[in-house]
Amino acid sequence: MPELPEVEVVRRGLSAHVLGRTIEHVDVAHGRAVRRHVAGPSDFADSLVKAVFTDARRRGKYLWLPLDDGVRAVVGHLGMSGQLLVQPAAVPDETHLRIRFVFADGDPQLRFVDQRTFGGLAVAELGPGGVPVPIAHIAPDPLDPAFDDEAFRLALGRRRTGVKRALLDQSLISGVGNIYADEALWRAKLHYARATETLRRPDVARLLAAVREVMGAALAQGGTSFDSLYVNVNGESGYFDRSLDAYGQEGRSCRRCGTPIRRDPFMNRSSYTCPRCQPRPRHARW
DNA sequence: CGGAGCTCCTGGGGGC
DNA sequence: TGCCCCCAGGAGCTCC
Repeated sequence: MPELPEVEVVRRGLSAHVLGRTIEHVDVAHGRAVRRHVAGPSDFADSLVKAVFTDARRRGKYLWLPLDDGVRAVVGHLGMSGQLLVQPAAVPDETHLRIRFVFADGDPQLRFVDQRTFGGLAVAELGPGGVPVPIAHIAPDPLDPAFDDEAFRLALGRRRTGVKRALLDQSLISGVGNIYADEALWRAKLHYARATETLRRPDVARLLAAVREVMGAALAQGGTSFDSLYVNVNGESGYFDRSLDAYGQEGRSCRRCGTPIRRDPFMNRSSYTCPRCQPRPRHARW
């Protein structure tokens, strides 16, 4: 569930609470949470002792905390249910606590909690632009000044797929997941199965504007939450879910035209559309 | 190599 | 009440 706005909320929290602090030790309670750290759980923990987090960065749904050696970072992805929490040591361990960072200056600890274990952390080398090597294939996100609208439009023209699949492809545009894809498509009045190569310049411009608008609005409300699995570093949920126009709104009236929102199976998940504002194209691709 | 489908995981919720 | 099954989903991987 955490998509760009939720991850950005977490990044800001980390920036406020863990920068400049020296790591005293690290506990890995569940090996799966560091499965992307190739050298293994004990190497993950050992290699971080005495290191200092110097920054908190993000690209799409990935977060990373560069270290004071200037060449490495702790890279993280929240997956479906990952949480990075700042907690005093006295707070009992969460049921799904996976990784704990204890700092030399005492409270608070940094805890990675993850029920479904799709998320995880790893130590990685930094590459060009200070981006960790393992996420070099992730495209800039639409809120990044490095995002190239025209390059994105041209890439869509070369693709032979549906526009929602393209939006979810993190190597084309990062940070968009199922929720914000449906919201942006609703705002842009595009059906998810619209073939990417048929999108005209104004369609792509409208789509990117919609993505940026909905993410900006969500960020202003602290992100989206459904079941409090997603929270900021203080354990608080955002409330953008109250503002959703399409995602999860099956049967509710479209805010623009009153037609009931429809749910379709899509990639073993769901897509929500207004059948009137977002008519299915003749030559659908998905 | 692009596109599509599979898989990892767990708790909540619906159905019987 | 209890049990079973489905569902949610990001992204790496595999297969064609």
